[in-house]
Amino acid sequence: MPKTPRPTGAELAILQVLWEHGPATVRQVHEAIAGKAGDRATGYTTTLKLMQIMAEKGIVSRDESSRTHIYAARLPQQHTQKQLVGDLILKAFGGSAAKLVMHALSTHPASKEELAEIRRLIEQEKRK
Amino acid sequence: MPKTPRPTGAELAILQVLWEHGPATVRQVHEAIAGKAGDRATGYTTTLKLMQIMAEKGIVSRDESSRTHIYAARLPQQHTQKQLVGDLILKAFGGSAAKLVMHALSTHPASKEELAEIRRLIEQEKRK
DNA sequence: TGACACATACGAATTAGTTCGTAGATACTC
DNA sequence: GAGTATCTACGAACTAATTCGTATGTGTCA
Repeated sequence: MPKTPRPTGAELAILQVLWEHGPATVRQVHEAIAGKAGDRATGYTTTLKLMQIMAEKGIVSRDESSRTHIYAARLPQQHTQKQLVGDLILKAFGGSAAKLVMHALSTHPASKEELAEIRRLIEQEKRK
Repeated sequence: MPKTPRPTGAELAILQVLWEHGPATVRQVHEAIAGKAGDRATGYTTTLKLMQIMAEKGIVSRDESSRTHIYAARLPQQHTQKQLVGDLILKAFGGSAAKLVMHALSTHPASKEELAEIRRLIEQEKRK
């Protein structure tokens, strides 16, 4: 029961671009996605439609002052990530964050700096 | 592009029961899900249909030797979890496992033992 | 001005996931 | 044996997400 809307897969791809690049046009987003798409690319109007729907839902805002509209993410990245992680922990890990963490670390390498930061977080948690 | 099928939300709920309890009947699974369902419960035939579909897809196996069929998970839990985590890291964290880990740990408490285990894993990773 | 590029809008097809009703078979009970 | 409970099978409705075609308007430029 999402209080805040869960972005769908395609929406998330768009949000990622907006989070990273900041406000952007449909074309910019479309190119960015097409660029890194492992899957086959989709048409321009698909991206457009998606972003229109997201604007309706309030997931993104839209500046219509110039002919080419400019979209910006309205869902804070951190908050959304937190939700998605929480959902996954619940739905696939029976509530155990630790299991998820281990899977994550053992399959996706992290830099030394990141590891150090995680360690710091752990020490802090442990102290509770 | 899932080499191995990604279970959907409802399928995951069923798999969780099978992973935890081992092979079970539709009724057992249905009760288990209804028991913990935060959302409203669904009908028995819904669970049945879902499990039939999962059998078709090969996600679960089905023993039909007695009248009430017995289903068992065919997707290994670990493997599925790994996939889902990987997907999420890619789709929502731009590939950074570390960020996901931090979100997970900061919102879902882990026991001291688990934290220790994670720390051990980190030390091991660091050594690479 | 005419041709072309590029923008939005919008209807609609397609696909996937979920839900349930109903029917028919089998077992259980009095 | 009649009635009731429980099972599977299956069709179909409903919803949500995704995709795209087409219409239409606006700017550009030779």
